[in-house]
Amino acid sequence: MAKTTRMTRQKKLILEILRSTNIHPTADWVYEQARKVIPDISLGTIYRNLGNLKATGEIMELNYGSTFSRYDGNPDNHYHFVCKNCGRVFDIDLPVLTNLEKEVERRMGTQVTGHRMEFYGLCRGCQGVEVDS
Amino acid sequence: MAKTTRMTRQKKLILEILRSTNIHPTADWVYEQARKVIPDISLGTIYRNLGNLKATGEIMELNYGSTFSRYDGNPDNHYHFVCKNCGRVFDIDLPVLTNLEKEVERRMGTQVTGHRMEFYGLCRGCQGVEVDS
DNA sequence: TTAATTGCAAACCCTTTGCTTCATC
DNA sequence: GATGAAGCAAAGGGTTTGCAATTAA
Repeated sequence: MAKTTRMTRQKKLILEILRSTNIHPTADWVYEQARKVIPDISLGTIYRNLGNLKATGEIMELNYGSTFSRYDGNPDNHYHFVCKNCGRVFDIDLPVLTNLEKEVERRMGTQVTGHRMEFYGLCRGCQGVEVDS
Repeated sequence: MAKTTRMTRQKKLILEILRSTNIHPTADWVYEQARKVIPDISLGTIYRNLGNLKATGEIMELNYGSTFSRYDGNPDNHYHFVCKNCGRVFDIDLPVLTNLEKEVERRMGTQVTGHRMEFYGLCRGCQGVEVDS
């Protein structure tokens, strides 16, 4: 039986922070913002709540080729553009290809519960920059 | 000026190992395999060469929601299915949607150099398993 | 009241890196 | 022979976790 979950000030704040931005922040950025409201909130609490919120489907975790995760307050599937230079993540307003999941189910012979798609390139601010790999 | 790159036994072996499997192995798995041929090869060498091979486009690095990377000896873009229970990664034989990149370029106002797509679900071996999140 | 959650700090774990020695070109 | 690469081991850095003290329900 799943444990009940309490709505703490910390959890509420973290969710508010995530929903109020479109920069797909890192845990550390959320931490810095949260400290402005609850100065002694701990990074452990940030991670624990990000994990909870992800588990309940209220937020999404993004991990696109970097050593750390970013978080998205919009839990509905949508696609992203990732800048290969500055690492910033942008939302892309493209229709989600749910029909492709059916196709994959046929080929895999098993149920598909979701998919992700990310596009890579240089954002407008990073045009002309040299990037390795 | 870019440094020249030498073909060492270690690098050659690592590339051979990656090309001879379709399990999308972790660095550690490659390490264990490599040790069977070069017993005192080091994990640092594995990582350095995986980085080199990735930079030259000979292999691909996959990082799909886990704390560690997997590697793919096939550098041509293709899609993957990731099992949410056992973490195994399977190739999916679907045509690559290059036309979508053009669409994203229009919307982003900047060049798109590539994209990735991964499907999630339970593989046939993990059917019926409970998974959180 | 009581058990889930916090804050703190130490532990984790995958990956990177500095340095000396080795081996490719 | 010169210098890029290997081996070793320690450091790095984001994330997780154990535990006593809080606090939501």
